[in-house]
Amino acid sequence: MDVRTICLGILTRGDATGYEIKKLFEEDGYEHFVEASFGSIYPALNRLTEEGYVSVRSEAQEKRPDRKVYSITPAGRTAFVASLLKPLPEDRHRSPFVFAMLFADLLPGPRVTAMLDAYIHQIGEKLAHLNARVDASKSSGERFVADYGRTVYEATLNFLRTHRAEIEKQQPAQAAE
Amino acid sequence: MDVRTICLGILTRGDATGYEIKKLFEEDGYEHFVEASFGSIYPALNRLTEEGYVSVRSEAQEKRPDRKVYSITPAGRTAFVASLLKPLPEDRHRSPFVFAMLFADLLPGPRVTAMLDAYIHQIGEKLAHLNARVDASKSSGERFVADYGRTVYEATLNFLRTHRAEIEKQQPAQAAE
DNA sequence: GTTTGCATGTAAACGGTTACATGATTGG
DNA sequence: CCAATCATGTAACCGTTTACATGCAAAC
Repeated sequence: MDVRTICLGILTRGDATGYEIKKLFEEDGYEHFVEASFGSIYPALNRLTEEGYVSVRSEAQEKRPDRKVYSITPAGRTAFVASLLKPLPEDRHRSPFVFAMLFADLLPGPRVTAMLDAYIHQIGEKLAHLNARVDASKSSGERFVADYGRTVYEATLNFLRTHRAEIEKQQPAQAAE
Repeated sequence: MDVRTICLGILTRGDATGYEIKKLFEEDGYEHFVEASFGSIYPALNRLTEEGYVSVRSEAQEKRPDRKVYSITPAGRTAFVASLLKPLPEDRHRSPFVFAMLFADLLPGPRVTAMLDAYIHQIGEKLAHLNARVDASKSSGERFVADYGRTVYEATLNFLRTHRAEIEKQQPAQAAE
């Protein structure tokens, strides 16, 4: 899902500035499945404006750059829905952690333990973040996705906690053949 | 995790050609967490060779390009382990499907149903693929990762099957406000 | 007779990130 | 006093994908 489509999607829920769109990514539970940086959001919004999928109004501010508030246009709404109706790209899950676990036997035991601890902690944080904002979900889709995230994170944590010994009990090994 | 590191990792398990590395990605359960195309693998192997992390021997073949069989060198092994010892990049999960579900209320009901069916089928396939090769896992890490994948896929399927009604019971809606 | 598998590689295009530039205000 | 928040934007860089080029053999 490219940044343009993501911006359009967020704007179907209400007007926002580029800055706010970025915040919504990080705070509103979107960050588990999509991400984007300012370097891609601002150009995307400019292009969407040129194409007529969004409109802008500038709100002058003192001592700060003008806020540029974007609204999705009817054409934008149509284009957004159309992009969801055509075949979706496949999921991409890239997990350096899981990749590393594949080679646990080449790593020192304590390092594997530390990696597991760190990863479990990290997932725990994400789960806590999701639980912290149960209330805020408005549409049925948002609630569904939040519950989905919770379920997956919980299953992950549970697996890691109950199975970690299987790769930890290796004695510290050097990268030997 | 970049393609170079992934190639190095695969080569710790035995010699392989670029072509075979690609196959291993797809067949050996790696594809759930990492991916790469020929267009990135071949240049990566050339660069690794220049840097001394892998060595090549050419096996002449009639009527086909020579097989270039790559082996990891001691320096490559050291570099690979070192790359796993430094802080790992965070996971990236990008799921166009989940993103689309966030906007289920903007889509026609039957379409949401079709998307759920397709996704459930797709995850089911991945799970089946993983189950089909339980035996082949050699290291404890490989077994651990395969079990991890199974657990997560099963939890996902279970959630989708038991909660799909929550976004399906919407009546067919137009993209209206 | 067409598709799939084997086998390597290049070039252009793409999408995105990172770092930089600018700068006031508020909270710790 | 420093960090974070607000606010937009550009440019260089990066890794990767896609499409192309080549071509035989075996399976369907």
